[in-house]
Amino acid sequence: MAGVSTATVSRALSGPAQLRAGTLARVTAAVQQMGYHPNVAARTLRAGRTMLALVVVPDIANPFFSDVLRGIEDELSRHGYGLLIGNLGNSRRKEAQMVDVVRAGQVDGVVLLNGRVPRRDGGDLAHGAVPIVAVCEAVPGAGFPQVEVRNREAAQEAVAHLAALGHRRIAYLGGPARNVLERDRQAGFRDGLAACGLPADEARFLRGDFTFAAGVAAAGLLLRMRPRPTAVFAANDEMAIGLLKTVSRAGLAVPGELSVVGFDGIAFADYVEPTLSTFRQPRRALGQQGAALLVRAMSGERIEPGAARVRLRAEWLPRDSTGPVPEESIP
Amino acid sequence: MAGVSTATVSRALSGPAQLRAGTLARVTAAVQQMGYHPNVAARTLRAGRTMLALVVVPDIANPFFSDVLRGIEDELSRHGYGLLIGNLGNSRRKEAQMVDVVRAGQVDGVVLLNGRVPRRDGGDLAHGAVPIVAVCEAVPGAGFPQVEVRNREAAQEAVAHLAALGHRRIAYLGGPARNVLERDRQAGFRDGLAACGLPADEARFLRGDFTFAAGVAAAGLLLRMRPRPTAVFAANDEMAIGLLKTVSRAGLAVPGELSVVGFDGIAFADYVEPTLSTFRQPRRALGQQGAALLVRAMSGERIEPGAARVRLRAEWLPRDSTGPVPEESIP
DNA sequence: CTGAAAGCGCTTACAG
DNA sequence: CTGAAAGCGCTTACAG
Repeated sequence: MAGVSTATVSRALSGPAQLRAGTLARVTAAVQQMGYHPNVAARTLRAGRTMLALVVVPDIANPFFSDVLRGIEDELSRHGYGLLIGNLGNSRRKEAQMVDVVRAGQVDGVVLLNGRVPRRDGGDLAHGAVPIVAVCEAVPGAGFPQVEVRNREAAQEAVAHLAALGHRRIAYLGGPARNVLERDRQAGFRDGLAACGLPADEARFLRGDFTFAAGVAAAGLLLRMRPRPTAVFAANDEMAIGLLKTVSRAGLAVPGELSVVGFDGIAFADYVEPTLSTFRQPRRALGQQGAALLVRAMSGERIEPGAARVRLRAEWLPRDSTGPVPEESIP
Repeated sequence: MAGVSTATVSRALSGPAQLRAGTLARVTAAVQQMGYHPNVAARTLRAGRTMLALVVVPDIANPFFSDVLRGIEDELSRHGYGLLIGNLGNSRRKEAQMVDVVRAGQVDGVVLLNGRVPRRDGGDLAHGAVPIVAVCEAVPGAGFPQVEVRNREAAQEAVAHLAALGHRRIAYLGGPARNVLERDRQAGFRDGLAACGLPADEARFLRGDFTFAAGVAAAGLLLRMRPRPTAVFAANDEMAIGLLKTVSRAGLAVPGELSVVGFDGIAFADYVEPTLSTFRQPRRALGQQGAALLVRAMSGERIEPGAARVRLRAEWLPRDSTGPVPEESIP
């Protein structure tokens, strides 16, 4: 239609500077008029890049990841990359599928939100040829860039805030033992106790699985502890909210008789009564910075080790679920 | 490695029944050993299908869609399809991008969660060659399959429940005037008033934008209405929760002095105090059924008009925010 | 049942 | 500055 070869059309679309103005104009007009769009599969096959990144999500139904995804999507799409979502949903089969997607050359890079490298019998995702970035949950010992929050420091800070309010018997409600976040947050909690000169009483360490139900269950145990803790730090908001609602219903005043601190800063933490004191993870920024590193790596840039470990601050959000230790419990 | 042609390898992978058992075994072994994976771009280019579906989401950070996405993902991945996420985020530019993705042959089908067909200057997404399905928000007058909840019937039911508790002054808090959900739910609300013999007093119709903040703002107006309504139906949970929290804080007893009903059944509706009576949308099922229709259409099946309009029931969840009309307000 | 060969729609060295 | 041509890695009618 423009009286030129396909090569010239291709150049008009990808490197307009190579063409004479008149030619470019004719091609552009024809492209516009006929609504021509280059076939992506052909371009991918020839160019050897898909302009797609895979994001591995542990559970797409978990609203925590919505904002992280948003940050990733923003950044990738700004650079012309699309987003392929891989939902793990706790399935081994899905994990293997992720590896296959990479091996089949379906993506140019991977963002891992699940804290581990997907495996399958014949090896793992890291042995593919594409760059990887971990976001939110770090992968211990991995050689690729990681973007997370200062979990350990924040957990230590939680103890300091509670201790400053006079609390000395502080319980801990954690996640599954092998989870990275659980490890970091529990370690930080113990740091905090030590820093404040408080003993680490193992009877006050409870284990959950990051769900609302785990918080409900932990509330039952906590109510029966003697002497009863005057504060509790939960390793995420959902458990904190489950616990808070259950102890309130049982007649315990929050924060009058028990202070509660969560972690993450999910939207609901501000809807409960009383509103939950917590640490806000900058979720969108986490996603964005992770995606930015991935874009650089996908463009062939080598990420220098110094830039490969981004650790953002979790912001302390003091709200209504924390208060001074009850009078009668002061020794 | 197996001593066969590439054609035979291709057959081993896509139609194993065509091969002699011995050949198949040799090929399979070689494939396994060398970790061979067919290049997706080449397959796509040759086969003319991408095995990918595009999901257009109005706002990926809105947790409402998480579960819907989960249902879509489940169903698509069961049939070997991947999921390309397109986040609109209220941007015109993004809408045009969606059209381009389809025109460039990047996907075999589209799920629309945003209640309208993405457009760009040179036409719209529906004029592409791929099948479309709308989920959650119907597209008025569209010729493709749609899966939604019985919004109008549920809203009518809300009025019936409130009227049965003795309420006669019921306010309505809606969304943006042109939104499909708003139209259906307001129409249902009016149906309900009529069915219960209650007048539709226009002063009791408030407008919001489906956000928590809109609920907060509406609470202020509601508190100043004379005579004050004894119940309010909000067109979604977030507005209902914003309103509920604000009137409670202002000293109004819920449900003692005001009953509140929401819509959607988001997780937080069960965390607020008092817990919110609402209608639960079967979000995962909506996603799943929409995806199932799309899979059929992508396989070339014609969806008969009868199956093209799926309308699921929204389940009434009576909780603690609704109660009998206050004594003194009975005429 | 298997192989040789064409061709999907691009991009990009290589010429001119 | 532009065109002719090769080739990306598959799949699939067409032979045999």
